[in-house]
Amino acid sequence: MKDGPVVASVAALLGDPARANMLTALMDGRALTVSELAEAAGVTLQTASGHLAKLKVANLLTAEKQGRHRYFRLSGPDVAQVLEALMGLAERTGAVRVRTGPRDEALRAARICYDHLAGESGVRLFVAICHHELIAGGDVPKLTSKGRDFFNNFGIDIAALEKARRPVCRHCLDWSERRNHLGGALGAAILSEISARKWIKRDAGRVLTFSRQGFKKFQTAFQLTGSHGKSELLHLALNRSI
Amino acid sequence: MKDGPVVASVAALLGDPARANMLTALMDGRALTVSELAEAAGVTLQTASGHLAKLKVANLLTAEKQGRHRYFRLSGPDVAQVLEALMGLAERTGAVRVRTGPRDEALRAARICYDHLAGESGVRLFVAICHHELIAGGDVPKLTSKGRDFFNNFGIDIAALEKARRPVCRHCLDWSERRNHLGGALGAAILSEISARKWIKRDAGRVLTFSRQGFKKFQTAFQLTGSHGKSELLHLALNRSI
DNA sequence: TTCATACTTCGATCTTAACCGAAGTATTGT
DNA sequence: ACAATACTTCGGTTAAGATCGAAGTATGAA
Repeated sequence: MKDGPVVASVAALLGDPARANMLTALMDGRALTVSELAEAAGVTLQTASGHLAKLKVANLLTAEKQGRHRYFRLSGPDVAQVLEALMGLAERTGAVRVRTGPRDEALRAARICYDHLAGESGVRLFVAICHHELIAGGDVPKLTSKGRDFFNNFGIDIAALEKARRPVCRHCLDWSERRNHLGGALGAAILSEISARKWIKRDAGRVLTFSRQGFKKFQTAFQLTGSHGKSELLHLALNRSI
Repeated sequence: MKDGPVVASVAALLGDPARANMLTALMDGRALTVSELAEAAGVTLQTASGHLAKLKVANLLTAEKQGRHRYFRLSGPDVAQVLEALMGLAERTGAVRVRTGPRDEALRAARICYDHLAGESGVRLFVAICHHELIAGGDVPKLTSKGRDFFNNFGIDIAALEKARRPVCRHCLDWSERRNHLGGALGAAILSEISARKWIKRDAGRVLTFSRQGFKKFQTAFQLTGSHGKSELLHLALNRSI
């Protein structure tokens, strides 16, 4: 029975309030700087730096340098899942929780995640895109030729995206839906395009709201199905979106 | 964003080596006394008593008195699942782990998880059960009428299970295989039945070993396929088992 | 009643690590 | 070159809590 200590070492990392705050701030899949995480955790820069170093050597976070910033993100969806599981357990066992104002509802429906669409709409968009084979599923999603045509036609310059360093397609674990939505350069371009068309606008904070007509056009353009049918679920599952 | 601290309070409880040892000792669903748990954790009785009190007020454990003993058990399968998830994370992120002695191999092949079968055999059992449509996949697995007949015939009183409060079927994420196996009352009943038939027996700790003939009978009874074929994988996917 | 077992509570010690100030490094901007 | 920003490292303080010895309570056995 030496797996006790193994559990303990990881759990202890999650067991500090400052680190837990940083990790939950990262749960939406964004990458954040040390300063932002220090802010989120309510500690000074030095303290945050120390915590992040620990999380890094424990492989719970990955870091990438960009200029004088250092961006941290969760090392994988499993980290987010463990955090969710802990939240669930905390809730069941009656650790206090304030929960679910109306603003929360809106956040759940559509919000900005880093720079792309997340929440229920984001997940449904991803499902539809997979379903119509605009991207090929798998570990690393990839644009199909059918998808390339579609998005070029939609007003997104795919060739330009592919020249940049940023990956065109990326999975991104959705915090509220617990499924993947689309990130990467394409995810960002889609949000940018539908914002330009005034289908959606940004509210206070991270909340996004569709206009009534905007949502209809969004549904039509990507042929969203009413709800999650069987084949969509299959695609989701195969795309490891749990 | 005040759910950070909530996560932290639970995680901190799991983050102490002594407590982690006690909890993992309880993972198979048994109830153990304070002395036994002190022994398992390698601490004195007083120390163990203090830890157990904390775990109790946090609702991670339940206690029942019996004479001059006090028995503790996990307050629910979700606690065990969080522990498994943490083990999985610890493994992926390379937390030291002396790794793969023969005992480890055995653990990977078949072990007890809370009170049902886990490890490779557990996953293969679940795959076969899904494949033969004994339970219907989806978010909450459900026994089919075909499955009801099958298990009644196998010697399990399904009607009795359904009268109890505990869910009959439950997914349970397998720590080593990272796929689902079957938990819930039915999972427990199956393990209990194949133990009674002496197909499998419990070794030290959580390791389970099939007898040579027992495994053959097990394979035949549930019609396990040799390895994970395509349609099994499909079923797995539909059951959201990654 | 008396003793033993199983456990809890109290009190003191001691280890760990979270925290921040101060100083140091690296990168960008002017 | 100089200043500003972003971050890391070092050192000392402090607070939390893990541990165990000793004493107290409850149950069972002789």
